[in-house]
Amino acid sequence: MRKRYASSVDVAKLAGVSQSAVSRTYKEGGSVSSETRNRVLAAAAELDYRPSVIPRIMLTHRSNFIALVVGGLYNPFYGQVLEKLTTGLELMGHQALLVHADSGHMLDSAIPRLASYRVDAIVSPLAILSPEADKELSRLKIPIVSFNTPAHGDWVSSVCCDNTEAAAAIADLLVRQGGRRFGFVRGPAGSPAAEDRLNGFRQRLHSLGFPRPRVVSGDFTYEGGVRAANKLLGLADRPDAIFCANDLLALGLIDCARRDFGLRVPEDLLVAGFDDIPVSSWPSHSLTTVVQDATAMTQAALDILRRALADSRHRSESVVISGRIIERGSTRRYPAGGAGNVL
Amino acid sequence: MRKRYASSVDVAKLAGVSQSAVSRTYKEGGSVSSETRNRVLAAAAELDYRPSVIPRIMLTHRSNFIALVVGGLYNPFYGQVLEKLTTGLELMGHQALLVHADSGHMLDSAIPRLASYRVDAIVSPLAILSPEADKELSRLKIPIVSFNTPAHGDWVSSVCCDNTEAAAAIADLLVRQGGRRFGFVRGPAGSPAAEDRLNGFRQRLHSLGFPRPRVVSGDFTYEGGVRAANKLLGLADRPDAIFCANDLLALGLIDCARRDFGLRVPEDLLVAGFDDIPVSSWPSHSLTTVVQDATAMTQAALDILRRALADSRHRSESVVISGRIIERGSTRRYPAGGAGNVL
DNA sequence: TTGTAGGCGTTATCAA
DNA sequence: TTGATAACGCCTACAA
Repeated sequence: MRKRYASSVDVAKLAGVSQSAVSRTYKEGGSVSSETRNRVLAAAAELDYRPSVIPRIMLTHRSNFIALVVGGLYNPFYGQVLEKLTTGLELMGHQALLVHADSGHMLDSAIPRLASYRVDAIVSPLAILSPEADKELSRLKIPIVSFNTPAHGDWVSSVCCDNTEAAAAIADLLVRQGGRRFGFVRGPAGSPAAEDRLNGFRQRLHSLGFPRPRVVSGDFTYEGGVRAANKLLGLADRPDAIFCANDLLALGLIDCARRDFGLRVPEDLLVAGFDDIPVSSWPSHSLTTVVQDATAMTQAALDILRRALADSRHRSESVVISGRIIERGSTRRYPAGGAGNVL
Repeated sequence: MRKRYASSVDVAKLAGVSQSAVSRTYKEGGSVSSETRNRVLAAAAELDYRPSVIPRIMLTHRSNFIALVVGGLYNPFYGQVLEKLTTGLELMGHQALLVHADSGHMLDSAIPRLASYRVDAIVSPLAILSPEADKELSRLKIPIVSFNTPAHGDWVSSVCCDNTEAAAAIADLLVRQGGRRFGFVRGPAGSPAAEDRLNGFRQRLHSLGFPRPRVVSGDFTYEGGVRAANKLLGLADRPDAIFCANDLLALGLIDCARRDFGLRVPEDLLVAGFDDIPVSSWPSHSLTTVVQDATAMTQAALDILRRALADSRHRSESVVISGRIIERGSTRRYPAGGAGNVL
């Protein structure tokens, strides 16, 4: 075993004062003579003393721990969100506990642990929380903020991109650029965000008088996009415009279309994604996509948290952040202002 | 304020037993009659009780918290490492505290916080820890494991890729493929890993009789690669083979070379990187690179941690994991087995 | 301004 | 098998 962290008693002993004198020295506006204060600080420096927050957790029933439940960090979008959340929490005086769970099963095993650390709240920047997992988490009776999963019950708040609306706008764009046979690549089962994107896409196409898009299953990975391409592009009446539930899928699909089917994007195939991860803007893919404003979404999550922790009567809330379409080469079939708008 | 988490006293009261009976119920092999146990469990279920680990931290002077100091999660390599570390720690019975710090300054402000949470150890999967930051951290007198930063003092252990050796092998490869005028794109200042890569590269070229490579500054980002390309490729005697301190740099450099200089890779320019992030394997870039075995590196870090926490006399250790070169299109100027080997 | 005393939720020890 | 009690490190009265 290691040497222990120094305690306030150790410092008091060395400084020749009482333990409460040490405590007061570290308390904002505590009444200590500068004489005492100096002796305490000198002793503290010698022992490398830092007050522990652990006893305060017991006294106040507030840990200031916020659990961040993550999984699928292979998606750069979530890396970015995780980083912003962590710094935001630090500024609010909270400490992030990182918990990994990319399946409901792993989450089950994590819940007792979260409870045993007395976390104040849970934030899940992942759009994969199942209703079952939400329900399990709700048993802790602490605020939960979920990304892209509809709010559900008193404890689960949500921050969503306006998935349906953005997907409809993508449908408009693909039609405007000459798409006629549509395809959609799903997200993982149980991702409400991905399903909303499908619904918005499908409905808008329907109201524009187009047949239903051909839908294939996927996950949220590059490899899933490759598999989807192999399914969709070998068809006799293959789609000429495909919307993917996220960028990684779209990038995989583009690469497969080019390499294995000899298709040109956008000339032979229009492709759009969702997230706007960094690679999407690179010239190699130049992917049209929906920007999920990570800054706005994390800020919204932090604001909800602040309110929920300040007020015990707080009820769950739903915040919707609108997405913004970035039109890039993967759907720019006609030169700017060209035939695309005429049709 | 929220309703408090239920305590063992609450459960005891409801079950009509003593608090110690509750405690024993949750202790492996605690002596409780099944009668008592059942009543305790029933009461606990009703109150959603979970034993708190907080008091135990005070009693044992062990928090089981491990701080993960991260920054630059824009690099997918670290997302992957972070995920592996978190799950590994969970399996070892530890809980990850996530701390953000992409500069030494931010780290300074984080250190008191780490101490106040009584973390058992610190792992930094980032290769950017400065010697100063290391020193500050060492004042906590707890084990520190750093990635790609040489071990330094009694408390800081390190897990390194064999940067020098791998860089030398890259030099060999570039020479074999016909490179004659060499360039290197640096990492951020204060990254020992990046400097080692430069040194290995430079030394091998020297011993092969080539002139010194032209070195330009960079960071670890795609945009840095673009800037580096603009500096290197406009030169009269521009390099025909460039090694970049990481993959993101190399990818940015390739894109800029193609788009802004009309160069073909590998015909006009050989490029290699370091990390093997997912994009590097995509056909759009097909980047030759050094695989840092993330699994082996995180496992090594966890093993060091295990030893350090088990034995107070543990001294810092350095583990070197060899990198593996993956040869891809960006350096494959000649068909397999072709002229490249002949020179 | 100072020090003493009680309490937070748990585990370990000891007596019953 | 049980329950009472001390201890962990800190904060907050309260008394000196």
